[in-house]
Formats: sequence, structure tokens, C-alpha cells
Amino acid sequence: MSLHCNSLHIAVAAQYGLGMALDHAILVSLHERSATGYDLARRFDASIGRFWRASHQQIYKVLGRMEAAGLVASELVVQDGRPDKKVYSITADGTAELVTWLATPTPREALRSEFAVKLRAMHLGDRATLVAQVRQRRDEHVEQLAYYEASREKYYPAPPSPDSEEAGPYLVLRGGISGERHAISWCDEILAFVGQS
Amino acid sequence: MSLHCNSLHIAVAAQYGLGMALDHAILVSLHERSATGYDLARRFDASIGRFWRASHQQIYKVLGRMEAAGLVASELVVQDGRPDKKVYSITADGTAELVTWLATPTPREALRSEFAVKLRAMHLGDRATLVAQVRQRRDEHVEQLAYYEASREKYYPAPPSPDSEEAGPYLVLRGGISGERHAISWCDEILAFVGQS
DNA sequence: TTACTCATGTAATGAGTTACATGATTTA
DNA sequence: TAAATCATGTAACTCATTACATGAGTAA
Repeated sequence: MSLHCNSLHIAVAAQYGLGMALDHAILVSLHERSATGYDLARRFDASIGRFWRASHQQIYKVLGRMEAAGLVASELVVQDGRPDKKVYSITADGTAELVTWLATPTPREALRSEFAVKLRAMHLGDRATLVAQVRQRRDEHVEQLAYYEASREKYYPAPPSPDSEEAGPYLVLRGGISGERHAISWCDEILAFVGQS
Repeated sequence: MSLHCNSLHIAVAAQYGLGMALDHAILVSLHERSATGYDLARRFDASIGRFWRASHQQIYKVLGRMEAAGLVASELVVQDGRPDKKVYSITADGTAELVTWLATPTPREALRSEFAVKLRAMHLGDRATLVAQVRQRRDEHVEQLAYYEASREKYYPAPPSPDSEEAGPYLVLRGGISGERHAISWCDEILAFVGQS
């Protein structure tokens, strides 16, 4: 990488201080495959979205900002029978920004659990409502787990090589699976504790 | 509860639509014990704060809003040698709001994991950096787990009754413990996968 | 004819962070 | 003499959500 490109990249990285995490999530997604804002919104609703959710409005806003900063570039594709679309791709600067970001330490994310806050105050409510809510929550986690496990069987019948491009997505999926299992077992513990297992 | 009080409470609940979750976290904390904004900031930094983090600026803002809405009331306490302080307490309306909120369904919180996004793009970075980051993250979870387990031994040598006021905090703490264990085992899986266990 | 998919946005509002501001007392 | 504790806030800003807006094609 040339010196010029490097200093440009440092300037861009300075603009992109920590905390602009949606930006990086989009860059990662675009690095995997170019896409329209609409496509990204759907991706964030499906695979990646289980770990990072974003509305299309927010995505368009961030895409515009990143295009102005030169991290992504768009190409207008005219379609007939369908609205025209802008296909976004990551640029060299965008990839450089990603690499810098990868090397920066990741702050512990503040896990904000409204459920935990409610649980803490459970003695103020009635038990039947609590049990119903925990059961519903458990069901959602079971459903999510099934979805993850189906994905794992479909896309990774055998674990990929640690050096391949699939290594990251695979490990994230494994984290999703164990995360759902943990959530389910916590629900079970709560139900057992209040005597409704 | 009188009809008048009931309709008042419905009006307040209407103002407090879903999504104002810090408000409810503060109400829960004040229901446990009256406190100043400063106290709350410290509580959010310690016990509750592991599940809900908030800055003192944000807390003061929300306290002002909730006092205007009649959910909390403050009493000025003049001190000498120290700055005067405002001690906030939850009101009957505040407690009613909490009870209503407890009965409303809890939407699945969008888990935003910057770490997961980075992991997904790991093939763009070098392995040593990844390993160092995962190790550091693991250490933090180990430390947090030790803190939780010490709390559990200290405050709950035996599990509380499911009907007591401690039941909620106890279950939240248990969730914290199993959550940390899960996080640690995910880190271990990642390290083993990239061959650095 | 109702609703869904494709496709892109603006406007208003709310939630949260960072920086700034003050000032006495106590501890190292 | 420097820093930490106690105590409360304002101002500026960013991030994210909700509501609103348009409009053709396609499937039930």
C-alpha cells in the first residue's frame, strides 16, 4: 500500500472514530458482496441481522455518508418493470478502513436487557404473567435455535478451514447457537425456580 | 385502587410508550430504595449496571422528566460540608406504571455485537491480533464471572424464596453468571478453532 | 381489490454520549 | 499539591426509530 493511500486512510479512520458500528457492519456485508440499500436491509433482517439490526432508513443514511467519505461507491442500474436501483460496492479505502477497525480493541458492549430489569422487579407483578412471558421468550429462542441449526447443517456440513472466508461467519453462527441454548436454559431455570417447569 | 387513580395511571402509561426503558430501570431501582441521581449513577455502575448502563447526565434528564410526569417525587436535603442533594422516591403513580409495564410483552432486544461483526470479517485481519483480542475478552468475562459468583455467595448463600423480593435480583444474577460462562466458552471455541487454545 | 415485493428516500422525534461547567471536602 | 468523592446540571452532537411519502408490478 502506498504512502499516499496510507495517509488518506488514516485521515478517513480519524473521521470514523469508535462507535460508528453500523457503518462497519455495512462495510463487512458489502465486502462479502455488493448490494443495494434494499438488499442490505434484508440481509440485516436475516443472517447478519440476528447480530445487528438496522432499518432501511438508517442504512440509506449511512450509505450516503460513507459514499461521501469514499468508503463505498455506487452504480446506478436501470431496470424496466422495476424501480431503478443503486448498487453499492466497497472501495479500497473502505477495505482499508475495515482492516484498521479490525485491529482496534473492541469495547465491551453494554448489554441492555429490558427482560432482566423486568425480572428484577418480578415480585411487583403476578406469577402467571411472568410465567407466560418467560414461556413465550423461551419459544422464540427455540425457534431461533432451530433456524441457526438448520443454517449450520445446510452451509457447514463440515467445519470450514480456519483460514477460509467462511471461518468468521461460521464462528459467529456457532456463537449464535450456543447463545440461544444459554438463553433457553436461563428461561428453564426461571420456570423451575418459580415452580412451573 | 380507585377509578380516578386508574384512569390517571392509564394516561401516564399512554405517555410512556414502549422503548423508554431507562425510565423503567430507574423506577425499579427507586422502588428498591430512594436515591439521588448521583446514587443511581453509581448503582448503574455496579449491580444493575451490568445489565443496564447509564451516565449521570442521562439519569438527571430522565429523573426531571419523570418528576414532571408525577412518577417520582424529590425532596431537597441540605447538607453541610457537602453539596445539597435531591433524594428521589417513587410515587404511587410510578409504582402503578411499573406494574402496567411488567404486564406488557417484552420485545426481543436487538443484540448488537460489534465483536460478532468483527469476527465475521476476521479473514481480513491477522490471526495474532484476533487471538489477542479474544484472549482479552475472555479475561474480562472471567473477571466479571468472579465478581458475580462472589456476589452470589455473599448475598445468597441459599436461594431465596420465589415469593420474596430477592427472587428477581437472584434470578438476574444467576442469568449473569450463566451468561458469562457462555461467553467464556465461546471465546474458548474460537481460540480452539484457530488453533490457539 | 387487497396485499406484498421491489426500491429509495425525507422529516420529526427520541435516546444516548461527550464535552463542558462548578465547587467544597477529604484522602494520598 | 494533586486527585478523588460528593453533587448537579447544560449544550452540542450523534445514533436510531417512527411516521410519512411515492409508485410500478405481481400474486392471492
